[in-house]
Amino acid sequence: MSQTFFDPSLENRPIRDTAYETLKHAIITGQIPAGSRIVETLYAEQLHISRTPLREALRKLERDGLVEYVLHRGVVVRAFTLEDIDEIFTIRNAMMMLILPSIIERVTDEDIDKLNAILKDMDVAQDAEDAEKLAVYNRQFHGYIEHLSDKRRILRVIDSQEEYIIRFSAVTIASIVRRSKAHQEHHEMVELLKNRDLEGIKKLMQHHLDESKETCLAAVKGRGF
Amino acid sequence: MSQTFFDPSLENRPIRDTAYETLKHAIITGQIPAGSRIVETLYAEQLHISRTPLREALRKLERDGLVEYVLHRGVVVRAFTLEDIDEIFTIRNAMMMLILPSIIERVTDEDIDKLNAILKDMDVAQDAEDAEKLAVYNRQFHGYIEHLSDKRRILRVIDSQEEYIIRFSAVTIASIVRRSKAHQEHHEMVELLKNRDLEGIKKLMQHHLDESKETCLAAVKGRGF
DNA sequence: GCTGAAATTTTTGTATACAATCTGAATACA
DNA sequence: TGTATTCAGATTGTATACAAAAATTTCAGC
Repeated sequence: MSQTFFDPSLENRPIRDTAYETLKHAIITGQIPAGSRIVETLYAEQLHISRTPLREALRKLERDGLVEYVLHRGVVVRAFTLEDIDEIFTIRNAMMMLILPSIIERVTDEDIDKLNAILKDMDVAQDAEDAEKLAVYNRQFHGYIEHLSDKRRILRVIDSQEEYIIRFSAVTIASIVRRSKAHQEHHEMVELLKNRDLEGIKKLMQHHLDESKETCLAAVKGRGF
Repeated sequence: MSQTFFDPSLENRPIRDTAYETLKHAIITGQIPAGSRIVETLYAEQLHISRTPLREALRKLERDGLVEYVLHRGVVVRAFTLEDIDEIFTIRNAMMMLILPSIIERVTDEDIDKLNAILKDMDVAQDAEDAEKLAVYNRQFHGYIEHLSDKRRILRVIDSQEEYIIRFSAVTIASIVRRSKAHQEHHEMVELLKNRDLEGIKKLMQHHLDESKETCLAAVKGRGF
């Protein structure tokens, strides 16, 4: 966090937004651990901005549920329990099931090509057992599929939950490589999308997401998150 | 809006929070219509506060999705399309189905009594065809049931969607009274809760929520919202 | 009267100043 | 020693001042 410098003057948008994203990233990646108190003057100095835009960024984080506000004590980074993680996946997975019809309806052949390209990258990462890269491609793959849907509000909910999921990816990363069955399922998904097989993809996606939820929960439980 | 006065000094919490709630209420009830531009100096003056807390309130509304921010142009109250309304109900209804098991698990006999009390009020309102009151009790009834669940994050999603639903209640209020079948269903719901009949309430709730969604969509479509 | 550039006004973006409140340590007292 | 109490420092809450950008108006030139 303290080493993360950014030059607000280079960006053509409010400092509060860059501050918001910087803080959000730092919280999600755990650079600012849960329970930390965010003292305004301290962070404003570190980010080389005044308290005003920082405070506006904090208000946004507050509504995101990433930090908690206490009267006259400022904001504190919120902690996650196993129940939280369970609910986050439950919400994400249910929302995903809701948009599958619109995805099948809107997917084009170009989209299939793009997905196959991502799959190729994933193949390499899987063979190399490069968990870090695989996690990135995994998000890219699922993100691409999700955003084939035109359900803006549902996507908004999915995206907001996925922000949290990224928080645990550091813990689950190792498990992902081991679960090579998941990798196989990604290939099957693209095949089902290509055939516009709604029932098939419903069944596979449900299973795939349930497994990823269990994998994460097990990993978090094991490591004592 | 302009007549809504509040004395910040009487409250023991930040002005920004009262401002946030005042604005939120005004937007939800349509006092500030969709498309309106919220000019900071104007609203700050009307609320008798400075721009600083007002801006923090706007950042919260931004994350709520109630207003939209445009670079150097400030915030504009967002409009709702039929697709938006469809998605809002879809999300709410799906989340509701997810928490039914925990509701059945946690409901006590005292809760049943409380729900029956609300039902009695609803009976009166229904007979008097008092749509306004019925809408209030309806929210109270469903709100009580929902919050029997201990799934905090899912409830958070439900609550956020229901804030939007209130926006359309002015349009749908008339239809509610007419749909006296819904009133009957509320009574059945309490009976099923009393018997801890999960499958029964799943089926009824699904039907009930689907109907209310269709009722709202039809009303909004008819009136050209 | 129309066009377009410059000036003015409006409005947002950010920084700073000051007030209110809380925290914690030092001190007084039982 | 233990417990209030008070006071200083730290931190948040709000207001104001100023900078930057956009919108609007004015007015010269045609």
